[in-house]
Amino acid sequence: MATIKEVAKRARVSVGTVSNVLSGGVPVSKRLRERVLEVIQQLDYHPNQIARSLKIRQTNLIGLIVNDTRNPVIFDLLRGAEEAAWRANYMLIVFDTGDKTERERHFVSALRSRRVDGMLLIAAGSSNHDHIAAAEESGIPVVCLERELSGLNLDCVVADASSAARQCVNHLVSLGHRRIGLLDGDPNLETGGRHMSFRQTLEEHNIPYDRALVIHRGLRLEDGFEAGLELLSREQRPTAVLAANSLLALGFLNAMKKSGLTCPEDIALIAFDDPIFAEMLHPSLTAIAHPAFEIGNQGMELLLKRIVDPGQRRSKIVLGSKLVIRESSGSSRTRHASESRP
Amino acid sequence: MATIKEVAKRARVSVGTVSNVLSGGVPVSKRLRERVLEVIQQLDYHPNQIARSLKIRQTNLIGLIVNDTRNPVIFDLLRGAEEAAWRANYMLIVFDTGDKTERERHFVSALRSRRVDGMLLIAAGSSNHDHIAAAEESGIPVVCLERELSGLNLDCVVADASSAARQCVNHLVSLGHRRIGLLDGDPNLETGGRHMSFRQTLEEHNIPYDRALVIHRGLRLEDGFEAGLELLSREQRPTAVLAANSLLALGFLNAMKKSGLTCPEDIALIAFDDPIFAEMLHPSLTAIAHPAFEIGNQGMELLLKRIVDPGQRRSKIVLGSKLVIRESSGSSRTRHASESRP
DNA sequence: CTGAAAGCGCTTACAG
DNA sequence: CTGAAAGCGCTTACAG
Repeated sequence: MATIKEVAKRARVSVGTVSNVLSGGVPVSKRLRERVLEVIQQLDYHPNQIARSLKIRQTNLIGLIVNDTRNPVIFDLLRGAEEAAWRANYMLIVFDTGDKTERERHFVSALRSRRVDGMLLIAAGSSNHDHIAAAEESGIPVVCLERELSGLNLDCVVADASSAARQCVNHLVSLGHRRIGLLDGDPNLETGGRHMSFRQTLEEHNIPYDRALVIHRGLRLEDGFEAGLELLSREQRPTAVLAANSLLALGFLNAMKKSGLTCPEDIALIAFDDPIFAEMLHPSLTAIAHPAFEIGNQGMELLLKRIVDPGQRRSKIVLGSKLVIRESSGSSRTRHASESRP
Repeated sequence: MATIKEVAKRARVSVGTVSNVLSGGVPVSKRLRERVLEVIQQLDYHPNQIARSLKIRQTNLIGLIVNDTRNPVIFDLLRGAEEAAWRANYMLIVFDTGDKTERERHFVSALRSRRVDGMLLIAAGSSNHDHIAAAEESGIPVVCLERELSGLNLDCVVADASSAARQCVNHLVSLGHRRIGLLDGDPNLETGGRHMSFRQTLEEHNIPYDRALVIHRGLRLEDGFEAGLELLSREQRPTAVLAANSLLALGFLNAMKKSGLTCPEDIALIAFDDPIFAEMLHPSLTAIAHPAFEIGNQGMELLLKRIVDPGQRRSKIVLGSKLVIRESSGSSRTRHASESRP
């Protein structure tokens, strides 16, 4: 692989001059520039970005650490991040922690060794975020996506889970539901107050909050299935359920099927994100239109801004969500008998 | 950010010694080693991998270039690749070309500048792969995934599309279909002979191949929709359709809906991959279980092997696929009238 | 075992 | 404009 030295030799100029025609910072006479460019062509020279990074202390690399690529909306987020990165000439190193803190810790450390210019993070569910704090303090900017890390004061961009929860509860209550379940993720992670808002909105409707109808588990399909079976085994099972994401919703649907129940007749269902296939499910999924692309996109923008200006104030961007009503919430049907229970 | 020099100074040893305790290659006395390790702890020292890469000419970075992250199976593939990379201490730089050759060309070039140790590639649809050939010749190994690049003799791992096509056609013919459509991707890409096998299997059943029922377009949902409308407007429309992936299938389902047609009653449908939601669609999707995880996983293994031994023979790995029969192919229903046409 | 030194391929003041 | 040279932070023969 050709080096700048070889290019310089063949073009009969100094390496500095080659560097100057490449970077365009310092002007180079037309004659030399053309000579250099021609040699670069001939040699199919690709400047060694590693050497460059070492020198200028900048890698144009961003680490993107996500918690679960099984969740289809993650891809929208990735695409959003990539789009912003592309425009700024950055590249993405991507990881999936599978929500395991040890893996996250390992990746963050590896990313620090690689001197990425910044990190985008969907934190794994865990109460210990020392490694994130350490990374920040060492000078590498990190912006949190989807989940806010309590106590860390980082840039973050999240969806408005409070508003989302409120919209869901209002919708379900308006359909006559009073026993509403919630399948949520790790309670240690701030997700914009989904749980809190859920509870509060219920109480505004004078519906007592029933702790037994809330299950905090993972966010995978299997978690939805297991939590679903658990919820369905309650003596007073819910007549409607909110699932923190569509994967949980799919899992819950499986649990219902296994229990011989149908949706929405027996139990209505709403998910907190809206993947491409939601409309084609059976029943089609009432869902919150989750702004995953925007979260990735604005997260990256925010990160790039902080890289340029590390001193700027921390910001928290909250993106609106809106309810897309389809069949699974049963809105078009009359409520069935179980609704009229006390 | 601490450097090896600072660590050496504080531990009162040479930088070479620090390097030796880090790498473990050259033995270091227990006394010095412990002193060094302690300082590393204190300083929260993260060895600069950039400098290391420059010196040892190895980045432990792999470029993964995919054609469309909208396709949910891509994520399985990514996870497969990541799993193998993780075990070998490699990291992934990920790109989405959106099937645009200019983007692919740009990324390949950027990746060469970054001196990645190898590339995993789902090629964009295009007949010109000079940039890939150039990368290979310059000494960076690339293995092709999902699509074989004709004329390039690269390592590749693909699903057995021939067998898949054969299984689909056999299944549909056994249900009485004789007018079978195919929604495929770019014809310039070898996908293991899906199209060819489709045609051949039809002919084995003495069913004339009808060029008008085959549409080569992109692989996105929109492509499925548009190609679907086109197909449905044929004077003799098909009674069954094969879609090259589930995104196309979703698009086609949309086209059917828009045309007032239902699946499988009016037209049966099979997709060539099997995403997590296939079972929950309405109708549930008969599909080929596409080994995406394995393709990513074995692709990465193959790449790592070639990195270690650049001289080894090129291999082509073909992974089996098998048909998962659900509702959309209409297997459980009796065929309707249109079937009995000549 | 340990240290001093060269070198990986760039960029960037600094002289001219 | 152009070139010679120092230096980014490591690794690795080479002496001792």
